[in-house]
Amino acid sequence: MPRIGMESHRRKALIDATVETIHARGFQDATMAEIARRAGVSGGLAHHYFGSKAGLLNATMRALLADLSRETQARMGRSTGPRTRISAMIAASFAPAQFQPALISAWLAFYLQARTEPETRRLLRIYHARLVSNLAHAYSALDLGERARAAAEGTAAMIDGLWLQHVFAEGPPQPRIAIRRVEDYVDRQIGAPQGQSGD
Amino acid sequence: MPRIGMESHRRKALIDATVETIHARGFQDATMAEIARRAGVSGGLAHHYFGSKAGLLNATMRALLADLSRETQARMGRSTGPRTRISAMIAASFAPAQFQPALISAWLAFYLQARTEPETRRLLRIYHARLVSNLAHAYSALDLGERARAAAEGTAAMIDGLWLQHVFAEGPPQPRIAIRRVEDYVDRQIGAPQGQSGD
Amino acid sequence: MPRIGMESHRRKALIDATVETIHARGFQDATMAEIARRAGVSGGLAHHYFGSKAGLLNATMRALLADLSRETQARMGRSTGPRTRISAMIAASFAPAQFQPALISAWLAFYLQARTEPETRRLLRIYHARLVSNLAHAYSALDLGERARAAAEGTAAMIDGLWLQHVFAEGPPQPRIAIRRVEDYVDRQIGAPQGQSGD
Amino acid sequence: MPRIGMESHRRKALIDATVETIHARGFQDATMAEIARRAGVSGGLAHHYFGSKAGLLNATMRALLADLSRETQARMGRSTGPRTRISAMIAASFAPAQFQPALISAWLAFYLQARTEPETRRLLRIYHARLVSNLAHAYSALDLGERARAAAEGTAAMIDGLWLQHVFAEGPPQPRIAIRRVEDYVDRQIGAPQGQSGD
DNA sequence: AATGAATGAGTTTTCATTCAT
DNA sequence: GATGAATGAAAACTCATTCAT
Repeated sequence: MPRIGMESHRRKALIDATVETIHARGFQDATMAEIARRAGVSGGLAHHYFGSKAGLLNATMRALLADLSRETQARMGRSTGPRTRISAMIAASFAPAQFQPALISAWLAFYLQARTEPETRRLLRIYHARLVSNLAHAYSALDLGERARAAAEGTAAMIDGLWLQHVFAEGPPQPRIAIRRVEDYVDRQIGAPQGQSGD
Repeated sequence: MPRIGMESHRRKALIDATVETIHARGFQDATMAEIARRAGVSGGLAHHYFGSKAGLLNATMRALLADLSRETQARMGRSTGPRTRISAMIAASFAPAQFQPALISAWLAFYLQARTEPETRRLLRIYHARLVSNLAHAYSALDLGERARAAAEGTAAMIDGLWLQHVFAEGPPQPRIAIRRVEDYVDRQIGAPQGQSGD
Repeated sequence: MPRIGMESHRRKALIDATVETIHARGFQDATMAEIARRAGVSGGLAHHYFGSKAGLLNATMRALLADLSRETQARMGRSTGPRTRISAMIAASFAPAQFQPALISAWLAFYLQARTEPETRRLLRIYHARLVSNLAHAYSALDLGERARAAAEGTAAMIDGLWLQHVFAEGPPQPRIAIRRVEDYVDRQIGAPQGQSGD
Repeated sequence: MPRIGMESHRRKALIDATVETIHARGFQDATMAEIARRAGVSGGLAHHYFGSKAGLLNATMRALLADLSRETQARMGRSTGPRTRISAMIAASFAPAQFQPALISAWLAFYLQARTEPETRRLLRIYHARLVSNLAHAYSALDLGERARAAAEGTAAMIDGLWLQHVFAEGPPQPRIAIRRVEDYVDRQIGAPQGQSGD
């Protein structure tokens, strides 16, 4: 039953349902019908809004990127120096809103899709390049000189790797441990004394 | 025209074709028909050998794991001490036979599948646990004490993260750079002087 | 914002848009949404006015028939004898207002629909019967006797055939040539000397 | 149940079923499912053979054109002079195998489709051009001089028009009457005495 | 009166799987 | 053992129609 002003609400519901469905059923079995059902709308509406399944998946990935960027920007804005900026970027990646099973599934699906869909690749590449660039700037400000870029790429790899491991981790995500691992990496890169580094 | 001894040859061809197809068309669009076509056999034969698409995918993942395990065992067998054993494990992950675009696609696909298919998850988890365990043993032998396990997990994360980044890397894989990144991580964990660490 | 007197204006716009859309997109792909868009009204309004798509198509065909009848009546009213009445009927069929690409498409679509929709068939049959009857009367007045009806049907066939050929004619319709062909036919039926009959 | 060597048989069955279905249900409602059902095959097979609905419709039109060409060639081959060649072409158009309600529906559908599908238009245009060309040659041989082409186009229009009228004719097609009408046209073009020309 | 959001039935299309050969 | 023709269930997608606003 049509109500006006619902469009953005429905769009968001469909995008959320897409993430949920990928998580619950797997990327292969995430059908439009199931996504629509979870969003509480008809199957036709998803097409009406997003044109096709590919369109919905694309919009979902953009939403994921936007959420993560927002989280990162917010935390970077509150940081006071290069070292805390690095921590802000790390913390954003493992923030409770980001580091969740359903999102891990969805991110992974989009990484996979990036191999064959140029637009998906482009968007992920841009995000990754920006993250590395921000990290490299911070490392430069911490006097890593020409090693700054290598440290930035290593940090990004560490973040990605810890995400990936949660694909088959048992139990809920452990952001504390993940953050500790990356912070340890950073400390060693900049020659700072490490905190407690066991688990 | 059936020939004796063709079965294992065809099985291998189908498994290779599965990896190629996932890479070329994406996991979603890797159909049995396309896989069979690439393997040069009929669609029916794939079912005859593997029972179902799931069976073929499963066999493919097992083959991937077996190849990587074999590579790792071979290199570890030639190593002479804990530090070189760590390097052997790293080198195996980025060996030319392993670190290839098509394999990256396939691994990623199986990681994704692991979220919803228990058997896939079980196999990946076993492999990962063994890698971390091997790394932890080596770190223990290098006197990292209770930090050994954290270092081992960090090393594994670093390897995974660098694999993952090649999803949207431009150009062919750069195993040299990836290995250097992980070796740098190891050196800093064990307090050894680093090699040249820029790119 | 509803205005008095808009209804007939909108109805006409929708009927015109129906013809345009059939021409531009084909009968199969002439959707209500597209028709409404071209008419500059909402999709709902088309239903409000015409009840259903079938209703709109029906109204469109009736409008086409009415236009052609009006054109024919007007020209027949100005004619002064049986021979000029025949020419009036021919000229009406190829009048600039009738003999246009979009109308050719629409007529053809309705002929096709006539095969399965009785009401459409009924209306077309009535029009055709009246045309043949009028032609036959004129031929009788020209002393064709029992051949009058055959000549009338031949004339109608000639008109229809020349319309049909414009389906795949290149360039804009050529009413002059079409008229000359039919007039030549008439002249030969009544035994009159022919005009210049090449192109 | 698969049997080898059935492909051409099934293809023909599907093409025949397409014509039947267009006739019985109308072009709009000729669904793949219905066509397949009439052909006695599964819905998937039609796609397997023809790729898409458009592909099947295209193949059907080509088959219609091929049948008509074959009929025309056969009759022209048996003709003994220009006048009988013209009669052969006319007779072919109204041969019992061609001039049937279901075929009339299908031809009409393809004429309509020609307006928006270039390939369909191309094929119909070629056929029409060849018919007119053949007729013009015969008229030239009958000494019509520069009027030959006009007579040829008129003859083709007459044939098309008589086909079209059978869209809403009551009862079965009357090839005898149609042929008589066109023959009368031809006789008058070449100045021959007419046969009995009433109905 | 008029809109356009929303529906859902119906359509094309895909594809793993089966099975006669 | 091996093929590939054939199936049919399930998917994406379309679109006439409805209805709250």
